[in-house]
Amino acid sequence: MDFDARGGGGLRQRTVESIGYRIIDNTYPPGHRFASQDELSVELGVSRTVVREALGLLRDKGLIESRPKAGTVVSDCRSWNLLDPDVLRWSIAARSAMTTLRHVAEVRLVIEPAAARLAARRRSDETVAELRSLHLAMTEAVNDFARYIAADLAFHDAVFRAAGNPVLAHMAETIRVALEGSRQVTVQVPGGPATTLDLHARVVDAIDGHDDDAAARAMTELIEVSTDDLLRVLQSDQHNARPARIMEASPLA
Amino acid sequence: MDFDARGGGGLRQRTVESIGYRIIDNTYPPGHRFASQDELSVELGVSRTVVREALGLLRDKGLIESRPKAGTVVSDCRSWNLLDPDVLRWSIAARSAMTTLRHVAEVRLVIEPAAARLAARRRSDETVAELRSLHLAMTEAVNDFARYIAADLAFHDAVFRAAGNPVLAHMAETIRVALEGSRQVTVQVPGGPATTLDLHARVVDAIDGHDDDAAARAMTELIEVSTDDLLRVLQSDQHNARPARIMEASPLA
DNA sequence: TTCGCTATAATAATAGTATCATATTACTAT
DNA sequence: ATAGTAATATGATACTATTATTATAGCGAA
Repeated sequence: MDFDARGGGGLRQRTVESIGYRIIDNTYPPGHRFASQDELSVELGVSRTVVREALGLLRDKGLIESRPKAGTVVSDCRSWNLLDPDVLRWSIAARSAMTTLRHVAEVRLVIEPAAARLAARRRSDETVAELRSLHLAMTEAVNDFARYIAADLAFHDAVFRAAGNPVLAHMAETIRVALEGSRQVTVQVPGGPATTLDLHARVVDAIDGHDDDAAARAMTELIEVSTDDLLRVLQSDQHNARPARIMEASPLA
Repeated sequence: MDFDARGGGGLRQRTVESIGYRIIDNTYPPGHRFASQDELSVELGVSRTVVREALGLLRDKGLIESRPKAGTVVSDCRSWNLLDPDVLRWSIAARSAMTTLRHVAEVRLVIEPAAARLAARRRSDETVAELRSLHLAMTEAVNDFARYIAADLAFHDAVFRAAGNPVLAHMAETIRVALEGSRQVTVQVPGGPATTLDLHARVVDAIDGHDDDAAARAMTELIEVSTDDLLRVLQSDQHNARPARIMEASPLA
């Protein structure tokens, strides 16, 4: 409900989307030199100002570099800002969802148990109450996939906030973006919800009881289980090869 | 060598810097409504084009929202993109370096040992050779603070790359930005280098020997030691209260 | 008559376009 | 090597289109 709005979502945004995706896509590989802003503007059918601003955004994301006379070239992928929400989203859409999700899962397995551990150490009545109510919401939404997913994301987000570290919390935000990019797959997990519900409960109980080791263990199990489910679905559906098409063929005439 | 160039570093960049910093600074608190782009342009003494592009960048960083007629307002800090390099740098400069660094240290203590563990599991001759040469570089630069810091950063970066997970590697990038923001303090650590050198060696040896637990343990110790040093220096120097001034009083007349 | 609601018009700001001037820099010829 | 030149980004200015808020007029019911 945020990026399918793109299409009427501002000309500049659409231009950024169009060019940025094609860079991650490797349609424009590192080293590729774009036509001049003037030529690009007629090519894309938008004003030069829009091109200028779009390129400015892309440069800020580390995807391109531009100097007078030399023009605008695609940067080496080492300088791409992979934590930028747009870049991350494009990466997931362009590459095989499988490998990206495996990487994300690996990172989750590192930082989410740590967040649970910190949350248990810094336990407060408010956060425990919030977690319990979110768990209740998940229980009630067990038959409504969309609502269940939303409640699930909210739960994990709450754990991160409970950890009381803003830097960590924003890494959570990054992970949320990554997972949202694959939610169309996630919802298909067969008996997922029922099995993970009590694992969530164990996390809350451990946090409530100040038991940081137990909280970390429960969260580890939770992520292992849901990751297994997710990868199994991906494997069986052979979704691996097809990069999800997140935009119409050519958003700009 | 990248952001002290700001000053002649492009008018747009300076404008972004000026406004963005003041938002993080709370000079323009969330909800604050800016003057119109026209007024801003005369106020800052730059063209409307520059203002437009600067606001575009800031919106992409989640700092502001702008709609026709409604004008441009500062977003709630929950939607700020804290992982954006600029935003992160401003945060460190604006708030007490102490608390931000404590948060960063907490995160490092979570993900760096995990990275070392993965690197040990996925050990390859090339990465071990690279780590050894970087450790040698640190040893040789032990008397040249600047070079030592650079080699140190390169070492940690190499560990992340050796972990073979691009998402994790870019979280490292974020941490690098955070640490660079405080390097003017870091270099003052008294006997730092000598004490941490052999800890670095232990990390390399553990990775070389495929011992993931040992690698994680060594990295944990390493970060604990350097964090302690850092915080001790901060405390003794009473640097806490002064937010580092990273730009001249008013970069735009 | 007065209160309150709705629809419409006025308004003010961003979004987008077009064009011109300037500064920077890579290439080239000397 | 060095200076000149052409290509290109960068900055400035004026103008048009779109859109969202706000005010106002009109109308209906108490």
